[in-house]
Amino acid sequence: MVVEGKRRMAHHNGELKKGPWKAEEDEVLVNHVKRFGPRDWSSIRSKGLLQRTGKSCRLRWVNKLRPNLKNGVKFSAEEERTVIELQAQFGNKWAKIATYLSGRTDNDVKNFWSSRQKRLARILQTSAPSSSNSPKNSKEAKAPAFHDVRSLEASKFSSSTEEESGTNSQSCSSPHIGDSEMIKMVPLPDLGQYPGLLAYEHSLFQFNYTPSDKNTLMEPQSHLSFPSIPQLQPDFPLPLESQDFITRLDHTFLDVFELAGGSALGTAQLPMAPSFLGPEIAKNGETSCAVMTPNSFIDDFPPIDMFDDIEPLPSPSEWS
DNA sequence: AACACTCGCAACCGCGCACAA
DNA sequence: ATTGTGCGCGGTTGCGAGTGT
Repeated sequence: MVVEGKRRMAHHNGELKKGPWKAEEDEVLVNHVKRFGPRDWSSIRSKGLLQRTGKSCRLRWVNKLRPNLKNGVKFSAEEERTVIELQAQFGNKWAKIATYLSGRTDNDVKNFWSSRQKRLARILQTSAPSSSNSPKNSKEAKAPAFHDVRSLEASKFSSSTEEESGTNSQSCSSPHIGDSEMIKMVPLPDLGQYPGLLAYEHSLFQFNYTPSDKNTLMEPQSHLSFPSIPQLQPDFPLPLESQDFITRLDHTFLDVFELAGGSALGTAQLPMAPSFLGPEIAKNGETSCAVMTPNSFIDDFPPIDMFDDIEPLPSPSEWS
C-alpha cells in the first residue's frame, strides 16, 4: 500500500504522533470502534491507546477503516455523473455529496472533483490556446471567450463521424433516465482524442433526447432522485439536445475559469452560473433528500457485534 | 537512464458548530 | 451568558507512482 511507502514527516510533537498509520494503530482503532462505536475519538488518546488526536483517529476510520469502502476503486461513470450533478446543486458540500455514493467518503469525492477540475482546465488550456491572450479586465472580451469554449467543445464533438460501436462503447446506466424515455444513440466522435474526459463525460454524447424528453430529463426517478434543475435559458440559441449537456459544461467551465484565476466572467451574463442555482435548488434538494438512500452507516450505527462478522482488516501494507 | 512534470490520494489544518458544564 | 470540549467539514499539503522527454 502506498501509505506505508510515504515518508511524510512522522515527527513527534511531544507525545503526539503524525503521519502514516501503521497496521498496529489501525488495529487499535478498529478495536476501539468495535467496543464503543465510531465516537469518543478523543478518549482513544486520553486512554493512552494511541498517540493520535481524536481528529486523526476519526479521519482514519471514516476514510480508510470503515467497512464497505471502495478503497482503490475508481469512480464509475455512474458515480461521476452523480458527483457532477450534486456538485452543481450543492456546491462543494463533499460530505453531503458523499452520502449519495455508497462506499465513498467526502475525501474521495473531494479528491475526485479536484482531479477532474485540473483535468478539465488542462483540456481547456490545450484546446483554446488563444484564450490566454484575452484581455483580463475587459468584460466585453471575457464573454466571447466563454462562448468560444462552447463552440470549441461543440465543434469537437460534432465534427467527427466516427463509428458508433466498438471502441466507443461506453454506456451510461444512469438512474435518472427512465426506461420510458426515448434515448437515441448518436454517432460518436473519436473520444479517444480527449483522454481527459471522464467516462461520464464521454457518455454524455451518447444520448440524444427528443424535444419531448427534455422536460423529464431531470425529474426524480428510480432509486436516486434529484431535484429538478430549472430550465435556464442561455443568452444565445442552443439546440435542444445540447441544453442539458451545455448546462453541465457551463458549471464545469465556469469552475475552470475560476480556477485559472482569469476570470470574472461577468456573472450577469452567465445565467447558468452555479450561484444562480444556489438557494432554491438547495432547498429542493433538501426535500428530496428524504427519499434518497444515503449511506447511513454512520448516522444509524449498527449494533456493536456487527463487527464480529467482519474479516480482520489487512494491514495497509497488504492492501493493493 | 535520468530528470522533470503530473496525478492521485492520504493526512493534516483551521474554522465553525453543537452541546454540556 | 460564557467557556471548554468534541466533532465534522472543506481546503490544503506533501508524498509516491506514473508518465513524458
